Amino acid sequence: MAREKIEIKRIANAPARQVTFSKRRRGLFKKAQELSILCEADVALVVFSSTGKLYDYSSSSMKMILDKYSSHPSTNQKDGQPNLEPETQDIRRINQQIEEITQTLRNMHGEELEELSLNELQQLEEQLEMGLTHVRSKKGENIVKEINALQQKGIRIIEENTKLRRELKEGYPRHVENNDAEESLFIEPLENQDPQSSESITTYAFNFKLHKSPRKDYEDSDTSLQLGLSSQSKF
Amino acid sequence: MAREKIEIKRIANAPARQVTFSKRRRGLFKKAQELSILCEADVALVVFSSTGKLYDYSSSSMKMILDKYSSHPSTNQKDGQPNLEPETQDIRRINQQIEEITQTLRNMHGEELEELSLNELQQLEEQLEMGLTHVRSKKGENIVKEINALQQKGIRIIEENTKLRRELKEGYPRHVENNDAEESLFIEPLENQDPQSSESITTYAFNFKLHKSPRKDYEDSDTSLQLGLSSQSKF
DNA sequence: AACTATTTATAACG
DNA sequence: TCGTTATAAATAGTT
Repeated sequence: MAREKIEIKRIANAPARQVTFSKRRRGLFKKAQELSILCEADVALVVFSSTGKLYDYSSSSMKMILDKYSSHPSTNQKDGQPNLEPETQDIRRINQQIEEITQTLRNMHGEELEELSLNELQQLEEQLEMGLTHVRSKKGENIVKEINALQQKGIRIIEENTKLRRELKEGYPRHVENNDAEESLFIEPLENQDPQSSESITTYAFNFKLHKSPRKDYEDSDTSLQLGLSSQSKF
Repeated sequence: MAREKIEIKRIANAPARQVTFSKRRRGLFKKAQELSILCEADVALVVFSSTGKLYDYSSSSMKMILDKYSSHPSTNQKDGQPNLEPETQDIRRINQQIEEITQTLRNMHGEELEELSLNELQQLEEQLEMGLTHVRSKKGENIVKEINALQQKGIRIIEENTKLRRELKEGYPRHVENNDAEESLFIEPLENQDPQSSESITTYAFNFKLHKSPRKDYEDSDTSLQLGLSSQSKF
């Protein structure tokens, strides 16, 4: 009801969805209150946002209304059904939801596409492209972060090495030689990498290794340099 | 909101109050449903008319939402609620499943990627790429099929036109001239189009038009040639 | 969060 | 209750 008519279906864009949720939620609660006042109705309204946040309104006491609801004759049974417990209906509906959503997921994995029309395939393709763009963008950001973190770590351990070497030299001046460890851990700065063009980063990032000089590590160092990228997949 | 602005207070006139109740109730339920669909919110709405009649709506299952409501931290009942029936547990677990799968779906749409690790993003990207490859492949197949079907249709109507023209000529030989309709509906054969490289087909396929010669159609032909591509989206 | 062009909801009436 | 219509309200897109 505004600049443009919209179709009533899930709003794909998350921030836009959040904005619409706020606006329409306010509208809905206002209407609920008006109905209860104008017509002396008892109204209970419960809304959970997709993030799980709870919003509720009741014209009198929520508990009172909900008790009245659950003890209302028509909620107790659909008269004709002897064996269908109230939960059976719920479970059936929920199963259907799972079925639908699973089907969508399969389609996005490129499976079971036979049922889809050409237009549906076209829309699916566009969704996948958009998702891919976002994922690559986010991956690019994270790669930059991860590399920067590794750089910091490298710098810290070099400083520590230098310090240890100095202490060692002071303690046992005869046994210590000069060496060239400093340059081996430096990495090119990557601060302003463009996340959109991160596809080319991929291979680089996952083959990424620090080329340490083959000198023996100081095993008792209290700074442990973890190579490779952190966190395991949940998929 | 209408012919005249009204004050939000109990409508004194009983029949008028009943009418308003009906109208506004419908509006409220519609808005509740729209909110749930547009914003993926869980909505439960219970209304008792002043005469005690019950009206209710819930976006999923009323029991589910009300359970979720009464177990929500902010509704804080003192007692630890030992009333968790076994089926409530089931429903809760299923809800969690739906939540997880929905989250995956959102991620595939490129939303809410903040939580994902670099490895997860990488896997997501690969899944999307694979899905996209399959979808494009299937789309390519379908486009070829659709075009072939259109070709057949075109050939059929040309044959019919030829036949009609011949009949017309025999019936009214003086009014019929030669014309060149035959070549106007032919399309290049596309049988062996490579589905993998179908991206480039997209634009072509959706701009696809038969370039009919601007001659007046025979309106009473019993073969109707439908131009454009069939099927509406369900998305 | 404010603005505004539109769409929707609806109060009064038939 | 149902349909119509003039007007109030809600709101989608934009800044």
